Amino acid sequence: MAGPVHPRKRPTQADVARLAKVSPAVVSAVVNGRTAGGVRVGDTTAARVEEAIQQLGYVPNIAARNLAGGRSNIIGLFTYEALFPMEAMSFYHPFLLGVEEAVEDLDCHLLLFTGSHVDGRRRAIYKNGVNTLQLADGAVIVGQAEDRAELTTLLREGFPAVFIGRRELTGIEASYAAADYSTATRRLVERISALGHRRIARLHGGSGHESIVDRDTGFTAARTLLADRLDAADVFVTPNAAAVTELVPRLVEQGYTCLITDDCERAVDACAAAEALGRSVPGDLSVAALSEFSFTPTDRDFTTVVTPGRDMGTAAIRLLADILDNPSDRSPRRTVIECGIRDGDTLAAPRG
Amino acid sequence: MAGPVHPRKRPTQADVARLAKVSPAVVSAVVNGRTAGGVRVGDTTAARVEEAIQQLGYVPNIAARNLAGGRSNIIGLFTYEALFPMEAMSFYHPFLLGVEEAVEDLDCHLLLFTGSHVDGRRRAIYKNGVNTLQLADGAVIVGQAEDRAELTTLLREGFPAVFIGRRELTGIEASYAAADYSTATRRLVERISALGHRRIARLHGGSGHESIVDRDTGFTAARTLLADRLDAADVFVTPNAAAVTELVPRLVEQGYTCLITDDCERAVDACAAAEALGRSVPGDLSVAALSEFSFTPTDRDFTTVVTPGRDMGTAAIRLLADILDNPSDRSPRRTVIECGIRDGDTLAAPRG
DNA sequence: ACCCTTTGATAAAGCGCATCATCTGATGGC
DNA sequence: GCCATCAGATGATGCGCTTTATCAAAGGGT
Repeated sequence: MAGPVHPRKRPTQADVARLAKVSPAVVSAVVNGRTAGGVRVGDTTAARVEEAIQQLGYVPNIAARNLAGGRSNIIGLFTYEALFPMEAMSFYHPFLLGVEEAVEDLDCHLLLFTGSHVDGRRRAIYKNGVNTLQLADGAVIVGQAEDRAELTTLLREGFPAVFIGRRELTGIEASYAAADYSTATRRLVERISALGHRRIARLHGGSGHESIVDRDTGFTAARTLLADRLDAADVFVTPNAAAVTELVPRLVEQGYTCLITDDCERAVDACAAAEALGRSVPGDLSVAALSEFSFTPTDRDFTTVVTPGRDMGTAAIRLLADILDNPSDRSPRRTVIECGIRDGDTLAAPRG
Repeated sequence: MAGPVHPRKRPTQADVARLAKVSPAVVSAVVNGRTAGGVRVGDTTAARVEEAIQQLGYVPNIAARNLAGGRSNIIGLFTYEALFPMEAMSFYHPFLLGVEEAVEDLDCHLLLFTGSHVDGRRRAIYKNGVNTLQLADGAVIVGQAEDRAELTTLLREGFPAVFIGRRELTGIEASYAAADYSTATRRLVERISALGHRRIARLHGGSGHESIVDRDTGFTAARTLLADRLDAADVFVTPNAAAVTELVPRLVEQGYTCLITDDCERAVDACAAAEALGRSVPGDLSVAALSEFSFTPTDRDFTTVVTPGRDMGTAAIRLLADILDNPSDRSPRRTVIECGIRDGDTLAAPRG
């Protein structure tokens, strides 16, 4: 019953063919669903081949299969940073959840590109000018820190890649599964306005990333739409905690009743600054964040925009699958997914 | 400056060779650091080749390289359950952290085997009797729910695999990176004894898993070592919350002052049962757990044995790397790693 | 001058697979 | 009963690379 112990070498198609007394082409056809490659196989022969495969424990060699032009059923996931450190996980986890799910549905495996360092500790797609992602049929790319030039090259090459999050690269149209931060931001501002706030300040981290630009768009749209119900809806650039700490007192003095930050980190800073002035949140000042993300655990339950991470993950894989199934269609695949808004306890009607 | 968009076909080594007027072997040598593969290349020729590579934007094809070379530099990670659901993450995360780190050091990639379902939703290594893990050079296997028969077959086959956690399979010696639960358990009991406890009860979940057997060993060792300082150190089987709830009152009545559970889940149950009797933890009764793991977040800060998950992960990968580098050595590789003990607030000296 | 070593380079043999062009019988239409 | 058809199978070819065996030419010692 026990097969050979420690086979020196993995069995090949040829071995199977020999055992089943058929040609290698037949084995190939059986493995890839019969009739593949224009070769037909009868039921009895197929059974005999399956049997031989069973007996030898044959498994197709990915490299060979790839080389010969077939697919490997491996989908890659690339991130410029390590995936599993605690701080990273809090960001990546929802995406991973969705990706794993979708990849599982496709009956594919997931390849994490961990060993793609170029010299220092930084990951890179191209190593010695070699596109390491080629190991997979295609790849999903997620994360914030990134090398745009490299990504542009990747797409130029025609490599099947889908981003999680919107990306605009110069000279080439990228495929992505993105969150609709624009609409979410607008809705959040509308909600704030509906509560009675007339002076709103947006504390902008200063990033030019697409996900932030989308929020900018939404904020601007809201300001236009609500022009007659708002006395002020201004944007202030606060790249760090210090900037927030310094700015908040002035805003309070100028009568702003609600602050909107990019993320919970800055929201925490804003609350701290407010409380340092003896103002309570949300009693005297409301605070909301345009992202639920936070590197460090926060004690407050902020009202935030919620990124549909899991859905973005599954959507990205689906887009990638579509690209792989229809390689002749070179057009970019895009999905934009609605965001939620989580009602925390940092948003209330303004005093008086 | 912009390269060709969507090149129909990527340039090959042969193309470069033609342009540089050298043989393909020389190109290969230049790409892999000269003198690779026993082929030497002069400085001027090398320069000419580099130039041609640049000009064509040549990038080696990994599939072909792997096919020719043998190893794929892909290390597999297999789990019988999905990796990223919230509950699973709390268990897998530390291991993943270590694995990613070590794989990164090896300059390998990590392949997550997700699409290996046999019929229902359950994952399996063998699909149609075929070992799907062979896509990778070797694999690390982690998790609790498992198919021992399948694992035995896997090792019999000689597939390079390392377990995270001790495994004893019939008829074959497995490689693993394990935690030293035995010593940790003994130390925990010693600490409890040192606090003055003389009647200790171990609430045993009834599992026969190696990790639990190791704890059994440690508990027994402690009982022997501390025979004269202990009036009782007994084991009670409590497979579920109900069993705990029912048992605890009797134990309290019989004068046990410290309960040791397998995990935090049961520890929570024990606390609840004690408090239902009007006893406080740790005032009237001490509680400790032999694993920090808990599916659900606990409010108490239990004193527990801490599994060195990250270290086990890196150790497992190192062992695997050793197997891959020395395939002729068929002996099992094993690493046993010391556990920590986390001091929570559920353990105190017994009253009076 | 001779042989031996070293340097620089080449041609060719696979690696394991998918696929294309053929080939062989059996079937079927009429 | 004969040719067209097609299911079923084969062999060869090539994907792009690494590596081995081989070889030409250039020193270098005696």
